[in-house]
Amino acid sequence: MDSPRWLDEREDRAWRGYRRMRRLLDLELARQLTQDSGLSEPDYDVLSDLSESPEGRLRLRELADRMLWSRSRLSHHLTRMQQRGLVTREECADDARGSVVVLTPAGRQAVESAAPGHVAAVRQHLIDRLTPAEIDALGALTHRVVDHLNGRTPHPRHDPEA
Amino acid sequence: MDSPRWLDEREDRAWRGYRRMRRLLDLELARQLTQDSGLSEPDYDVLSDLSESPEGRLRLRELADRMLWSRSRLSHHLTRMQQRGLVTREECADDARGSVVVLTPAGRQAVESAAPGHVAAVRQHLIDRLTPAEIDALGALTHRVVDHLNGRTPHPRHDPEA
DNA sequence: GGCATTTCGATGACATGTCAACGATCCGGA
DNA sequence: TCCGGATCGTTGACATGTCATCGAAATGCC
Repeated sequence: MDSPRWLDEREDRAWRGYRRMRRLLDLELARQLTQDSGLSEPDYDVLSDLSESPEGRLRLRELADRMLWSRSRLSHHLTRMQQRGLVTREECADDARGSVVVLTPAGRQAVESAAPGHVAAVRQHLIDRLTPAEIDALGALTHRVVDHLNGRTPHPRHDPEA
Repeated sequence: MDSPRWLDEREDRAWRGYRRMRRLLDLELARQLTQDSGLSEPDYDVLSDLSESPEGRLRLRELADRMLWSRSRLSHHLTRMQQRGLVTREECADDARGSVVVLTPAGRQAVESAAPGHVAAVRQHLIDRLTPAEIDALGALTHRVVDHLNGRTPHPRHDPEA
């Protein structure tokens, strides 16, 4: 950290824009989601990941890794979602420690009815504001950054075991 | 929401990449910050905004608006930061309801010593992974989305008054 | 097989963020 | 001037996220 290379004008513009977009987009998407479906963004993400996997079932560990959540966070969150009837837990056949998270019919119903509005909002506020070239650029750039970060932080969780 | 236009392959790639980058970058930047300076990202943002304003002072309201935080959140957070000696509150001269948030010397010291490492991390994990063209594209695209969202959500806070 | 180590998921204590109030003050119009 | 409504910041209750720890079970090594 000898001579700290600050951000030049263009870099700063990109960095500030990114952070502001992030925040505004979050607020708006969360607002739309809860208003139209009663789900929070974390709820939606959990249900969405589950619904994309065969039979709507996933090991807790697997789900946590995909979402980049700590197991602790996911466990707490599932407890709450379970109380609302969106998911259930089952014992894992091949690993007696494990538990399998299962999407309930109500849970599937909830994502499926929330999805169109959510996608529409993503479109309206992000995708449709971008040119095709920008969409490709965003895809390329984010994946490159993700690859870079994945390399250096094997499992960016908070559990000491990682 | 008649026929929900799903995201095509390229749009989906951009959207997923964005969300994943967001999460990984957050984890890494937060990790670096707290490890090297004992500040959380929210702490850093508060201090950073304060340090950029004249005399390190801002009306609470003004600071909340700039950060896109609710006043409630900011008030709670300031209470905690105040206990750590990073900021203080002063009464506002021209508005007896108001309070002015003031950066303490310790607070300024904290940001200033945290800043080089933080900027270096932003560089290492984001900026330096991007081509100059991508930096400009990111700046352009984010600001366009921000303008769009600003238009439709005057003050995206949670206070009913907005 | 026996034993240390690692992994899995849950839990409780605590930090942080949200939401709905509230009292105080300011503002604008009759 | 006086009054109704808006704004300011705080507060308490509650929702959510983090962190350290735990018991149980799996894994690897001898």
